[in-house]
Amino acid sequence: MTLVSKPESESELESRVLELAGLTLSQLADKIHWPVPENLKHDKGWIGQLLEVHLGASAGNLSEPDFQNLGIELKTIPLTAKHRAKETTFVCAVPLLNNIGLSWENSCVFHKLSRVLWLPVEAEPMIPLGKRRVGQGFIWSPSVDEMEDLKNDWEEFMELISLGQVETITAHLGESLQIRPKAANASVVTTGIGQSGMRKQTLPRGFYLRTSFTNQILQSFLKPEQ
DNA sequence: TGGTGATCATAC
DNA sequence: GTATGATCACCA
Repeated sequence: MTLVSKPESESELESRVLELAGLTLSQLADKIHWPVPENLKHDKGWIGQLLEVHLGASAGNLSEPDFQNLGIELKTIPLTAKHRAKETTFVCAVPLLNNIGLSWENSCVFHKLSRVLWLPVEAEPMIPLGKRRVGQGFIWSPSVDEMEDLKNDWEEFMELISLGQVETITAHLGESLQIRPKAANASVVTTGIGQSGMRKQTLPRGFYLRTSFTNQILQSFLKPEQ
């Protein structure tokens, strides 16, 4: 398997991203001798990991950006036939404990989204996995407005959680962000804050970007306003 | 058919 | 269990 070195600059990373545009997942898998699964049912992270290898991402499963030296996080965007985001984007786990006084600027959402390499990939079920093509990726940071929307949602969520209201949060809440379960299954538990302020076992949850939010990012990339 | 709640693989 | 990577699957 060919080892791809880590990119030393954003421009080097961007040039690698351009080389991936238009290639199929089979082409990329063949290059590093990875088998292509029939579907993603049991390999949900396969595309993300495939692209990490090809771009020289280095963090593995550490709590670090994919490109540590550049401070850039890699996120794939599954695309519908209309080139819209098909799925929400997982950001990070929701801190359910010890979150008193946690500021937006110190939050995992802020850090994860400060600089992101978005890499669109065809995701129509009709297209066999190996024939799906990688789109044109781009490096992004939140605009002032986007940052404000994210912050507002995050602060609303964290207030509810610190008040022991985590069980009342559904995925309907939030404009740009949402909170949904993030666990192997519904029986997994972690420690959170209960209604009385005492610790209580509850389902682990994660912050996700709504598809409406990632679609706006895609649009602003396709139609940059001057 | 899209969005919400549930789930899958793997390393440690 | 928590971190990484996400998509599945059902129901309104």
